[in-house]
Amino acid sequence: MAGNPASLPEHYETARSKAARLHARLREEILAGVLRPGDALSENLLAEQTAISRTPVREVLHRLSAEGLLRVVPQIGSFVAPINLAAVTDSQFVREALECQAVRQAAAAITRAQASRLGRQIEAQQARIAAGDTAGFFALDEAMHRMILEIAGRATVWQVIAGVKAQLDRVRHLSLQDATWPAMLLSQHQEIAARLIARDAEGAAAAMAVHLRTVFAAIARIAAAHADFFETASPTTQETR
Amino acid sequence: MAGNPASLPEHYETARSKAARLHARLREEILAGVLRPGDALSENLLAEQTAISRTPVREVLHRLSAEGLLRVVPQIGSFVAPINLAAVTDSQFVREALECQAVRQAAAAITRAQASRLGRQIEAQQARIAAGDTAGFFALDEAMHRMILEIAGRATVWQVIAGVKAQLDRVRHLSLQDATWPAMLLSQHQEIAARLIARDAEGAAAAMAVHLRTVFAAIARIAAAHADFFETASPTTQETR
DNA sequence: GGCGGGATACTTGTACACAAGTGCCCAAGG
DNA sequence: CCTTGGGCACTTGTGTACAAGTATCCCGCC
Repeated sequence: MAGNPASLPEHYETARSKAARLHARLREEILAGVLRPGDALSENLLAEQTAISRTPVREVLHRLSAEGLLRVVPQIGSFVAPINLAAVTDSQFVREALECQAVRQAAAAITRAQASRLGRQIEAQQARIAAGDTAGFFALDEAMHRMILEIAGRATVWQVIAGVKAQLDRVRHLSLQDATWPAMLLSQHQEIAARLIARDAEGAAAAMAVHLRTVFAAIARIAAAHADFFETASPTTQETR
Repeated sequence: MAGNPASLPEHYETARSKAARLHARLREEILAGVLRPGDALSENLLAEQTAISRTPVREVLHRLSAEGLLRVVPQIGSFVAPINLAAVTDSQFVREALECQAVRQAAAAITRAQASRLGRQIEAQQARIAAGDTAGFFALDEAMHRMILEIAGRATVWQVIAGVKAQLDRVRHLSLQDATWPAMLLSQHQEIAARLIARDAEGAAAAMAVHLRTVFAAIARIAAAHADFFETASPTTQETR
């Protein structure tokens, strides 16, 4: 389906999907730190590289700008946004408030079928850790948090969380070295799931808070170690206009 | 060359600011119900009316689309988005979770100066109601909620709330008839402020929950009365514009 | 050698022409 | 009268040329 050998008369794959791929790629690279804060992106250059015209490229860059990952300065250029520590802290606040409340409602609403699905989800996480598949574990991590929202009947709220989560993920990607980290997260996930299945709303919320704050503490630690990645809103003569 | 025979200096800044004004106007009209769900907007027509070209107009429409107020259908047209009741409910959830948590933190952090500012804010609301200035009251309403976030040290979280609030405001604007409504909201605001100033975190959170749920109950009532404004999840349609 | 000013090579912003696709409308034929 | 097919007018999407602005670098001047 996707892999047309390029010689077919049907027009190429709709320039629009190319733009979507470009957006996904840039977002990924910014989150992963391949593109570092301050790096410049040129509309012309990207258009040339992707073989699409400036117009769709512009829309991609503006969208990234709206997501807080890019700064478009009118007649100067487009630059990967610095990581704003205040934005990271506020993202953490939003995530915690939303997910704790969601897990409370989930505890009240969870069905037997959902409980067993959640159990299997935890087992899958365990398997990924055993296999040393860190990336796979983090994918399941995100899936579990989404599942809790779904159980609470608030699936679409994930869009809001995803929006603020980008800032958190940028920091998280700065360090994936610690091999014991996923195991600790898993044990916290198990605690959340156990409280949830026991329909212990406040216990589940407390466990979620502990979980998210653990993640945030790590972020703060990372921030200190990678100060150059962060925006200094500090008193020094930083003329950010 | 052939494009602009008279390169008049009249160009000014108008291009960009005109687009900003267009965005504000359309947003306002959609929220206020002047533009009703399903109404079509044409890029060409808007460009002609505003005397700017399609490119900035396009960006405005896409931005409105990202805000969930417009639907751009590729080769068909752009239409004012229907009010999705699920989206409204989820917006309510987000607001309640964020503002209740914020008011908890605010209760722990409020200073004497902030407490007196809050008291004056309440008095201002009272004055607007006494003057029969409903619009002014709602402006102060929003300002008070923002002030609580500020006291909690989470001022930038307002951006998230503002994003979801649009859906709620669309419904709220459907009915402003009930003259006793602002007075009830004021009394709830007074309760929140009292608990806040007393540093009663849980009491403040509970009062905030009561407040927001009162608003939401009204929204549900309005929804039933204006079913034609809402999106019907049913497959059959509609049309007849 | 130090300094200042202007050409220049970029950047994003804007305008416009054209491409691709959809739905309506009307006319022709059964 | 009903059905059906094609023309047409309209939509948004895309490509491209040009406008406006900024930073840099080099050359002339002091």
